[in-house]
Amino acid sequence: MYDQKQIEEKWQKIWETNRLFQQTERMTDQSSNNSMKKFADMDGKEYSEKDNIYLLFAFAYPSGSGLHVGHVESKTALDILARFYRMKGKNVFFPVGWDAFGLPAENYAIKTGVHPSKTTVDAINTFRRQIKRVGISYDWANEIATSHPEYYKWTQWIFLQMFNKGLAYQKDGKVNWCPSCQTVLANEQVIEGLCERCDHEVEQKNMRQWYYQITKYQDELISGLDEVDWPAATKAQQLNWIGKKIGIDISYKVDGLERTITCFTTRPDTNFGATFVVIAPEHELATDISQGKVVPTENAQQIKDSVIEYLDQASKKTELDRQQEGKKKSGVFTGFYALNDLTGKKMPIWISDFVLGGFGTGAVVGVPGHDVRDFQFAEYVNSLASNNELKDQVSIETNHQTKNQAKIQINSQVHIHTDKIEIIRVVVGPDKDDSIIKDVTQVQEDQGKMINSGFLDGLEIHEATKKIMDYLEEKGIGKRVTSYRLRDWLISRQRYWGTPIPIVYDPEGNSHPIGEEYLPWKLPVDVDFKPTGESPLKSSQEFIDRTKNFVSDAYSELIEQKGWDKSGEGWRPEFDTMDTFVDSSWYFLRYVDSRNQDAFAAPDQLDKWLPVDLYMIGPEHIVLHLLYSRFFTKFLRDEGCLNFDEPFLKMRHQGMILGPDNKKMSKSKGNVINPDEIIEKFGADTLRVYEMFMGPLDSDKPWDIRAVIGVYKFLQKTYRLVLESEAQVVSGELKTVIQRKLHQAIKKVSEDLPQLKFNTSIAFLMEFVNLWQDAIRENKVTLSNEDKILFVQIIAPFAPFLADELYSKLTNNINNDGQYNGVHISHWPEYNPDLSKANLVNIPVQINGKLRAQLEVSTDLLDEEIIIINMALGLENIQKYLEGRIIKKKIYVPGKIVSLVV
RNA sequence: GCCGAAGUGGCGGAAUUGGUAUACGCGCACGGCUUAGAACCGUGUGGAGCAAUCCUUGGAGGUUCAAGUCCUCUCUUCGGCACCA
Repeated sequence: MYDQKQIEEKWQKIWETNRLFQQTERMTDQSSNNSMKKFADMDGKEYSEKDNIYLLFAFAYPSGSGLHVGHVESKTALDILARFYRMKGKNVFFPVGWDAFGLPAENYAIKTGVHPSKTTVDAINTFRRQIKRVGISYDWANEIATSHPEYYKWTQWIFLQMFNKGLAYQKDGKVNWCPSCQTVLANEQVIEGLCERCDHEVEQKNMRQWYYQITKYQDELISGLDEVDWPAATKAQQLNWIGKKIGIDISYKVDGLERTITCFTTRPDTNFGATFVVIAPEHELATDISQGKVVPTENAQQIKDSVIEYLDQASKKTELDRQQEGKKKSGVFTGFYALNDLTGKKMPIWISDFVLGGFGTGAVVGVPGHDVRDFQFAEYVNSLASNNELKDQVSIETNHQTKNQAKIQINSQVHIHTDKIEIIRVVVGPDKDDSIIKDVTQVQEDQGKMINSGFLDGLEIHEATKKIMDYLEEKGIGKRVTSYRLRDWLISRQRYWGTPIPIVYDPEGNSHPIGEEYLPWKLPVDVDFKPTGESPLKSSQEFIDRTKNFVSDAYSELIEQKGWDKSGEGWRPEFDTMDTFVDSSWYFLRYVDSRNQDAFAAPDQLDKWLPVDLYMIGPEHIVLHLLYSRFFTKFLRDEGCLNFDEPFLKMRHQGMILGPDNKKMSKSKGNVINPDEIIEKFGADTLRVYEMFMGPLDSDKPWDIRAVIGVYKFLQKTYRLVLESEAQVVSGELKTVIQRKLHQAIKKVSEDLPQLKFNTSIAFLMEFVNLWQDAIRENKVTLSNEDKILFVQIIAPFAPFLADELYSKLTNNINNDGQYNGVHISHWPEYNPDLSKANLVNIPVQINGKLRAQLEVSTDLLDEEIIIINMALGLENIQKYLEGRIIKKKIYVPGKIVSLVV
């Protein structure tokens, strides 16, 4: 009887005591480098197959809730590959580790007082136990955790290298600030204006922060994507995030001032239709007006007042306010005009927050006829202008309620001398509409031909773009530029549970690095977790004392020179810690040499395993992780530490496992499937095989408990057929039928696994078992022991516990001596092409594309076109259809089909 | 709005990459074993029709001897980005 519980406990123990999958440990003395075997495929094209395979599973945060069925899916998929490749004789590196720093443990500490290090260790222990139970063959000898000083020592080391090269730097900047979590948030952590974790409204705050200069690599981060085999969507997201745009900076003279205003545009072709300029509230001109540094000739005081008020309102706006306003436009007139050289027109300069300070030049030229936003802004201005005709003062009420309190109203804007904005059509689109643009639906952006545009008239817009760029550059008023959406990476966090930034500040506030020899710069333990708006690290006395000791040693010369207190008084450590994305941007490098004390990893180990051959990671929230990991890789390559450009050669995503109700699993919906319960009832092998059988790895699929039972029955049947059937061993014709199916199964599984087609592999294994069962029932015959072993070997990656049990019984190799000699270190079987080939095949016969008959042919005849066609013509059913008709065409595709046209 | 992925039985899905559509599993129906039950065994199961046969891969066209697969248009669903000039 199949007693999965007993079997699984037994083999888990045996694998563990034999340290079976700790490949790197076993291989240290014979470390070959990343050697390639050369093969030639059928076209004679050479390809290489690596001997060393690095399978990487997404770094996971050890959350308190433990393993869920989604983890099991992706871990099992990689585990199957790991076991398969090991049996194929490859060296497989399949490590595991923990992205252990992060907010949840700290938030929990704030709530309960339990130290994050304790919470983290507990959670890791739970995960470890569960993972082992599922039979994931991780290399536990190289387990890492980012919160371990021997790990973050190197996170800090990388920071210092960045610092030395000027790629880690400080600057002031507006940051997303969550008042509830008391921390700066990355843009990605702001969801619809609210904090990702606590749903509190996010504010903008000006702070001095540490940045990594990822923008240095922006072009290579684009071009590198050509080298990797990743899902199209994931590549597209990378490109989207970097947001490279080619355009032109056009400088317009400001009437009456000795300065120009530069606007970035990708559509200079429409510049004959430009009738205004809009600058961001952060723009220099806006600041200068508000400070009285430049003064318009008319209505100076009113304009200054209204600009000050507008800038004030804009700076107070939260992300949420912007969301709620939607795309409604607002703005103030500066009193200044820019001169359009093409048309000679005076273009009023406005300030509006729909223009972003951080993109392009922070100023745009408004072409209301051919840009929807510009059109909307023109409508807004023109409505003001109409009101102005009635009275000088208008009041705009932006009546929006925010979650907590703020009811911001813009009441008293002064608009003096507001001209109407002219809307000029310069493009006629495919709809041939050349009328005056009065409605937003007429705003044609994409395609068409130029009109009202002087020397551009008649040109198609893309030609016009090129021509005008040339023209503007020639005249010296334009310069082709490339603009990026990507910003430098803000890495500091006002948080406790993260990697300390290895920096101290002298009494004058200048920053100084903590030298490599002083690393790890440890995270203090004696901190107060109560959120105060300041980093919890400030509450550590040990941290302050340590800093003094450090500087009086490391910076004694400087202290001497400046005449500062020798005890280090007046110095302070950097209290911010690093974004956890920093920790996870290089973990795959540490894995390969995880206990190295002298380097983040030794060159020969890096060379042996990297880059990663297959990265399995969910499709969600990975844009930045991938961008940052690629950035680190390129930086460390430039530092001479790595000799490759892209860290992850191939990447695949697992889909989401949905609840039985076809909805995303969540506690509140009560549709969460707990893997422990499934293992308890049916065993880990059933859980594994079921999850692999559900469907393609990368698609979302709902849980179906009845199908789990189906898989359980399949494994049960397998056990019975291998060990308990009393049938005779076959010979003769029947033997060849079963054997053929067996060898077809070997072929099928061997071909499907590298493509990650686990579901079809399992389906074929089921077909085989069904056929085998029929043979036993109907003819009382079964497979030989040798053939049974072959079958057990090919199910071993899927159901490793069951397979080891069956294998040990079949080989009589119960390891009493403690030495493991089981199926997982046996050699993957080769299929025998002669045995897998049928001697008779069915060739379908079509007439006019419709299936009319089947022709049974001996395999030997498959290449004999004339014989086969004649045989087909001779079939009774075919004769019937051909009666009285002339055959126009006869087609035979060898081994596939006969097609007749009448 | 932009980018990306995907639409096949009652359900999850398969289809050698242009060659027998619906493999495998679930469910369902009927029969068997059993005092009974089903996580047991057997048979059947895309739709219409007594049948021959006809229809069927979101929809409409097209290419081809042959289309789930290729091309054009279109609809729907899901995911990401979004006032980025």
